[in-house]
Amino acid sequence: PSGRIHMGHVRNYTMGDVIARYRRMQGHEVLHPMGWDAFGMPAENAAMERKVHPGEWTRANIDAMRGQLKRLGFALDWSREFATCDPKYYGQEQALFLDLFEAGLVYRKESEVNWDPVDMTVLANEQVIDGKGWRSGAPVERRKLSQWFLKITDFAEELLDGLTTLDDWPEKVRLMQENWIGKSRGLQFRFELAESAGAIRQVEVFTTRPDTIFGASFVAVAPDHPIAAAAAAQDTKAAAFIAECQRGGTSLAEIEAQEKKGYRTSIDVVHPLDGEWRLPVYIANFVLMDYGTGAIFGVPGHDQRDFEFASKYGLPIPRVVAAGVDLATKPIGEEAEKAPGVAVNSSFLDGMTTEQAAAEVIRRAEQAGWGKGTVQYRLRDWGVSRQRYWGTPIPIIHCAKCGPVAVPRDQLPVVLPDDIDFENPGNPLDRHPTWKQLACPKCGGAATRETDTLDTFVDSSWYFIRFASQPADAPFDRAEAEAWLPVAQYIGGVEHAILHLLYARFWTRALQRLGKVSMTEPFQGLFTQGMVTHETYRAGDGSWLSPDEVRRDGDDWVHIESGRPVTPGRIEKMSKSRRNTVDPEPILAKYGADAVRWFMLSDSPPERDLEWSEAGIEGASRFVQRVWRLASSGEDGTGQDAELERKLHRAIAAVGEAIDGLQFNKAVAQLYELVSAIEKAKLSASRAKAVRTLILLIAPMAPHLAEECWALLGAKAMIAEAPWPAFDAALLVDDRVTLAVQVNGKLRDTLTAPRGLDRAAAEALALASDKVQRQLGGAAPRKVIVVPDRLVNIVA
RNA sequence: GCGGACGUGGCGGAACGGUAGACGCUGGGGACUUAAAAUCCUCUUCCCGAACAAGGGAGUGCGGGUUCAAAUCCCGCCGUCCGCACCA
Repeated sequence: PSGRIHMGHVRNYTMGDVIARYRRMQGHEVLHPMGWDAFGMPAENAAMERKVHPGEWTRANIDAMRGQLKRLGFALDWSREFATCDPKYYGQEQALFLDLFEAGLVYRKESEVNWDPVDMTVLANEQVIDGKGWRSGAPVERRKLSQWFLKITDFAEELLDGLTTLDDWPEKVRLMQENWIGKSRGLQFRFELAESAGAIRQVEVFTTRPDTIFGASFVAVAPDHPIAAAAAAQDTKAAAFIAECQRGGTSLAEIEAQEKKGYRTSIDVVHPLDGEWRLPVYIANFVLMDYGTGAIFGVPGHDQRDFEFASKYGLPIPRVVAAGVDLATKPIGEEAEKAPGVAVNSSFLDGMTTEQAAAEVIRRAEQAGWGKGTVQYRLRDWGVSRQRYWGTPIPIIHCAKCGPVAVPRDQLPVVLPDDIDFENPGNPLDRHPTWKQLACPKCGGAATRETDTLDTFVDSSWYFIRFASQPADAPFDRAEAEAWLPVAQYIGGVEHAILHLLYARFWTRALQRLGKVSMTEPFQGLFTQGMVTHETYRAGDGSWLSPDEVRRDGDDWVHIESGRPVTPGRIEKMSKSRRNTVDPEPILAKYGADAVRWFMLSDSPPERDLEWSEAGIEGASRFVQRVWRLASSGEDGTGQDAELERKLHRAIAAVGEAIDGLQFNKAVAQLYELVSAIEKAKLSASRAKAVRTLILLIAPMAPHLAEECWALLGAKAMIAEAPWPAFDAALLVDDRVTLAVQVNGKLRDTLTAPRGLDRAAAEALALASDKVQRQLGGAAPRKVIVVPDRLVNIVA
């Protein structure tokens, strides 16, 4: 709850509202809820800037936004509204967290974070700008903190498999999740150290290319690998290298930008397939401790990163894969050759394909016991600790004697203290004089509360269950929740494709594993809507100008106030930084909710971006007026208008089909056509019926207009309660059809013919056309293709 | 680098392999009006046809292919956008 809705909200919720209202008219039971993802940093930042309590700020925003949503006429079940910052919600979340904790799905681990030494807080990667804290400007440090993790990796395979069941999800999102989980198969194996380093005798590595094992020319370990520590213990230069690697932020972009560097330790390892063969061990800044085993063996000939490393440090670059055995002696050129081929220079593997060789190496490794075929995932466990005040307190107590202890259930919720200050840097919970002090529930000794709060993604990982069922004394009632769930249709931006949607899927599966729910997937249908965009404008000095500060002057744009020229820029997502936002509030005041809703649904397909335009909203407003004029004219008539009735029934069918497929822009186009047809039709009973039906058809999209017209037309009940109109399939077809007549596939004529004309008759009719005869020039056609009631193609 | 999507008039976009450009916006012309706004009618892919019309040609990023018929299917390019990225 930022305080004001933006056009993206309007578009998102308008789509959902159309579906909710449409399904309801069709007789479905519909649950269409709304609530507030209310914890998080914006509230804390506001608290620091404006000296208000985050809760106060949040509740005021919620009130303002609720009012705006109501003005838009969304058919929401406000009786189920809640905010995640309410202890009634986060207390139940704490209960679920403890369920996971007790099931062994939560653990504590040292982990590196971006630490702002001035604000004394952890920064998200996005808050580290050029290696400096976004608020303090201080150089960011990497710091190890003990943090809570959820074992999402336990579910990696399930989460991957489950994607195949999500038929009503965009392919793109499933792919993104698949890549994020990042499954790869390979060989995990050990190198024996030539001489043990401290207590360490082996180094474990993982590879997806076991077939290249004879191409190894070095082994590299992460700077935080135990071997690196062992080397550093006896070698100050190694220690210095490790320290250098650990300076700077942890953000991926920063790591990416770093030069690949290595340090040659005094350690060597023995090749598992040749006891005489020694490989040097490096500490390398590009090896990641938390992927695979934190150590690799380098094959420079067939991996580009290894190639660069080997080139830099003068290591051999042997060829062990070639397009053919006869190319075995050809040296590796300017870059590594990644493509599969045939194993060469590889002892017993020579001549095998990449695939065969890999299988053979795994077989031998398993047989001899120095390695085994394994699967690795890119997915990491989910770190949920945040050193922040405005979040769900993690319901754990730290006792020197008993370790981390769950808060007893009867002491939930662990409520955030209100008397906090943001005057000083750091986490106010941690600084609070009394909040964290308490007795250990196990031993009664002095203990302290966990002062970290949960990532707000935890709050959004189960809210849909709480919408379906919200008892006072439990997170949810299973039967009640399952009556509604899984969510039939979820609508959101593609920015949630990975994190939120993956976390919610994980949370649901975790609850299922604990026997709390039977569903495996939370969201059956997913739709990712496009953004609302607007042109951007810049003044001569490069500063951004908002749309209401500029005006069009012929082909140019000028700054209204100064009259100076303005450069229009790209059409981009509405954002405060580009100043190209359009506030829905004044638009609503000027045009009304229905025009805004109508515009949101018109023109652009919902999955694509929608460019906000004054002309567009004007057009939508005109449509609202047109419908109103039709309904309020008081015109009535007698007699049938068969043609209008056919059009009407076709429109009913087409609008329904379009909404079913979430193709709102097509539904809108159909309704425009219907309105035009009604306007042009002479007065008749059919026309009066068509107006009534039109109102029903627009009701999900323009509910205020529809209700008003409905009442005007004499209805006693609300149109929201009326049934969706049915269509007569017999009226969908005309008894006369237009036949396209082609010669050699090119359109030459169109003919009107009775429906159901047989092939011979259609052919004869087509051949009788002057235009066809002119094209044929007297020659007989070689072939004639007839598609009944559609077209005749004459091949000359 | 890897993965994906998209490319159609002045613009947003329609089009079960079968009449490309529905519908909307913009723009032109006209009606109504003293005038304007609103509204209504009408035209609006490009080129040739001096103008009207008949008529003809080209055309869905580019180049090929399959087919009686391709915006749509296949192959190869080009461009734009998005996601991921030292993942071993």
